Amino acid sequence: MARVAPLSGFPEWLPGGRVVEEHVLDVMTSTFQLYGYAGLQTRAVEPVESLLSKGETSKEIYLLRRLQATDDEAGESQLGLHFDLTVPFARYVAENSGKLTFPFKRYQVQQVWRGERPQDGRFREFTQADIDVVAPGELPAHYEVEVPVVMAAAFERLREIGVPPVRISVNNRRVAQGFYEGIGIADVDGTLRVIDKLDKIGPDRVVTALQTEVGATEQQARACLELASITATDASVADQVLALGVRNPLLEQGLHELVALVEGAAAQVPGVVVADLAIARGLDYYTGSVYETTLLGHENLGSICSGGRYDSLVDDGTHTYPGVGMSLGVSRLVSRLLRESIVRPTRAVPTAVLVAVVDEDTRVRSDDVARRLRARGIATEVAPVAAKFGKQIRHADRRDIPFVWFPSTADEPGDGEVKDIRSGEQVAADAGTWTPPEADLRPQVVPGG
RNA sequence: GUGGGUAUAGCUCAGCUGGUAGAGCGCCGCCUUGUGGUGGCGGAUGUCGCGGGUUCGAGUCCCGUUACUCACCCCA
Repeated sequence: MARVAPLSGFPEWLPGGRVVEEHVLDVMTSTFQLYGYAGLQTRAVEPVESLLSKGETSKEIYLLRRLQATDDEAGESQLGLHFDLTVPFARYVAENSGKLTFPFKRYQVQQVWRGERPQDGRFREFTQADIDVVAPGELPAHYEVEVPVVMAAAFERLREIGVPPVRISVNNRRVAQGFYEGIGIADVDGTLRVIDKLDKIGPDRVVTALQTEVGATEQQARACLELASITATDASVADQVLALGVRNPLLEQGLHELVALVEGAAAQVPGVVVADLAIARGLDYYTGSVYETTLLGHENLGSICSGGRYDSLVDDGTHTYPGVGMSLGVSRLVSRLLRESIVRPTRAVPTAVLVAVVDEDTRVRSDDVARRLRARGIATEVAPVAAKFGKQIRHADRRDIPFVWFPSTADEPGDGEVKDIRSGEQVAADAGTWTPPEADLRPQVVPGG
């Protein structure tokens, strides 16, 4: 018996897991559409130069190579699988800028690949659900509010199936950069990298690391720490920062944007968006707002939905296009939902009705009942073998199929009887009119337990 | 890429200081001759991850290897 091992980092769900994933995807895409985002897909590959162009990407890229490749192809540009949906989108916008209308809002749900070491909730192949808004020249600031609001709205809908609430932590690159410059620290990126570890290594080691790795004085290090410890859900975030006594034009612009963000979000989705000046992840390539999302009670999962603003997301040669976006790690979220049974599907198969077969000679009667149910949108399958009815019922029970239909025999009138195998209730029914309750029509996703 | 842990039935795991493999769940059959779930009785299943070594004898000890997994790095 050959043993097939799973490939680490390449998740594959069982049918019931896929029901959950499909539900999440449906909630996300329908929410995106409600806010006017257009659906888009891009190819799986980009030239490696293109993947490497945005920022000094340290992402592990999977390269694409033909098995029969010859040496003459060595000069051709190497293709790599995309590691997010933002870079391909930027390339797509540059390529189609003449045919698109702006501001352009799009959602994109696709697999992405990263050659990193897999772990719980971290994969090498996973699905992202991404939204972005881009515009040439200037991007109105309110889109920096809209993007996290859209995501928050989608998460709100997921609460119905038992997904815990989320917190979207936000910060602004200009605040950190302006502050650091204001106190005389030159290595902004290095400082951010250290600050990002605050919750992991603690304040003391952060102060030490800032001195050894960034060359900050102890006083500068302590100031950075004070900045990073600020959180707020309203305009008081600006007061707290200014109370530290640092003044810098970039800092003030960033604070202005940050206040607009938390106040704007609070008005639309109260209690979700929190300014947290310790959020540093991603700040090295974003230029304005940054977002990070944690599932409450599952902080160890890391951020399930992140993003931010780029000033020059796209450059088509004549214009630069600032953009802002966020990406949900669908696989990360779904893996946690399944692993901890936070949600469960009511069944793993679409089937609402199993039509029993009396014997193989009369299977056509069962097929006929099934056909008439399907014609009215009721997912129906016919029993695989004409086993004893007890076995056929068990077949349905094992699959959580709620109804079994017993067809009438040739000398009986009508279509037979349909039994709700949960209650045992069985009634005569007409395949042309009988309909299961709405909740039984298709698999549902419900809180687990 | 760096460091730790684990690897036994379909699943979860037990197997003490070496003596030729077990439980629970699940699965199959019967009790139940055409309507399941509970109950009773019975049954099948493993190259003990792979390779080598020590030994009369290795699931058990040693070495190697692969896979999985956790942490770091980084991130959805």
